[in-house]
Amino acid sequence: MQIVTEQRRKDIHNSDIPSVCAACEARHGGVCGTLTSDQLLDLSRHSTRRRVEPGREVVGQGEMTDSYANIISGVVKLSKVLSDGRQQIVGLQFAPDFMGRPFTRESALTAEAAIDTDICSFPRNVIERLVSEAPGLEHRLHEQALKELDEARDWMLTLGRKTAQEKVASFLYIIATHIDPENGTATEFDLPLSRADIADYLGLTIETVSRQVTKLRKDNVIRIENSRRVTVPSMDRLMHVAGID
Amino acid sequence: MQIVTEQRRKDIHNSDIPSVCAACEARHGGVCGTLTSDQLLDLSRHSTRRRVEPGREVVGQGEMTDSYANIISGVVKLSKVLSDGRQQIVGLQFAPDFMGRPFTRESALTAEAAIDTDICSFPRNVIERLVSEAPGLEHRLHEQALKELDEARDWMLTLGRKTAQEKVASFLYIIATHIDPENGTATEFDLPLSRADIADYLGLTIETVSRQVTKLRKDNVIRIENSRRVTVPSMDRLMHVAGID
DNA sequence: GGAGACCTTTGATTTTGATCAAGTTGCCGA
DNA sequence: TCGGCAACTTGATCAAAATCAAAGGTCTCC
Repeated sequence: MQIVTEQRRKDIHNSDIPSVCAACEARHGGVCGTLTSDQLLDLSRHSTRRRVEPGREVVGQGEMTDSYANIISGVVKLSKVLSDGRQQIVGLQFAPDFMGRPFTRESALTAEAAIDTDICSFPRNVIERLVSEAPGLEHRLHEQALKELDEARDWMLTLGRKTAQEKVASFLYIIATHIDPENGTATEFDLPLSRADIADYLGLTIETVSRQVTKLRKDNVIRIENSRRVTVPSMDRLMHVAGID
Repeated sequence: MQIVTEQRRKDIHNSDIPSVCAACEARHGGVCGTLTSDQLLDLSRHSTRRRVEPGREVVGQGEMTDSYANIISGVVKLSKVLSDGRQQIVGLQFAPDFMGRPFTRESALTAEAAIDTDICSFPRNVIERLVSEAPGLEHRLHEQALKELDEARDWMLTLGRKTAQEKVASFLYIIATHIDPENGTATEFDLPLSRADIADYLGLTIETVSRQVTKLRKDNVIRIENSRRVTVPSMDRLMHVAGID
């Protein structure tokens, strides 16, 4: 997290296109980029920032409708469950994504932090007021929705048509490309999900995930220490195993 | 398809909130609902209507960026393929949905008609001009994107966590609820997809789909004649088999 | 009405991943 | 440093769905 001095914050508010949210004190691509200085100030008066611990629910089923949030750091899992407990993670949100369900009062999603996560959240009505004032904001939200739609459809191909091996490799590739977007694709990183979470994301069991990770390690596609830290010697190789052209 | 007389069309253009597209001569919830009379007229001057036969591509990979379209009648499959040919249908669009990839120049999707389908399409630049003029239009497109996102995530749960039996039942339920939205859930309908298409939608093989359909028939969950026509005696029963609460 | 193509169903067998069941490892607090 | 616990790994077995193979149906076009 980057520290923003008082002077810096003033500079930001004086610039034409502020890209730093005064409330979060963080530069991010969330919702703030399209607002004017005055609107940003308005927003920051209503926003609250907090840290969410792993496994803690950010917003529950049907409840996400209450607030919108920028993810400042960390990873959030979006998941759905069947009545008998079977669970599927339907999306991962990384900083600096925006989270929320604009214009939808109902959502069968649960959002919980996968690792320690800082979020900056706003009440729904404030966002909706800003949307009606600033046409650029709806455009921004719309683009985020389309991005998530693309990602969801890509993942459907993975869930429906890839083998366990390809699924695990695809997962590692997703993490490598999203865990630190500022610095491009990472070749060494900590997995933000447990084996159980990975299984729920891939539509597999814990045991199968573990076996496939072991196989990738034995085939020298990845290196591993302490089960969370992963190194990818050749991203091309990983992509090939993942079935990505 | 409903015939619109000259008088009727005038009435439509004189009403405050026209809901019938003059170009398509059809009442639908596509893109037209939020436009003023003048804008509708503008749009209709640039739109072309055509019939697409089953298997015919509506817009190819990376090409959907060229045009937007309302589906007047029929069903369109959106699919993705892996380099070795494995295919996954990532979405179905029913009339009166809107199709297109607003603000995205690239899309790895293929859209093709599943059955005879009438579409009314517009060039991208006309839509973009209208979006900048009519703020309500972007809101409409945004909502459509969110609806598709919800559907995609629901389907991810089906792909990742349901059994073959539940998948097939879920598919039948989707068709029953979408094939004729004007009249609510249908209890008797023609499947718009071949067994091969259903398999690609469910992440299964043709043979597994066929066996599960047979099983549903033997269990009296559905009745079938000529392999396309399906009757559902009890929608509750079907939903239960599909794992929908 | 019949030949051929294509779609669908059914059957036998194989394979992948799930399930059941121990072990390891690593981490945290006493 | 030592338990104790949770997360992870590994092995043996099982089951669901894939694959391989062969018939039926249905439709179109002669």
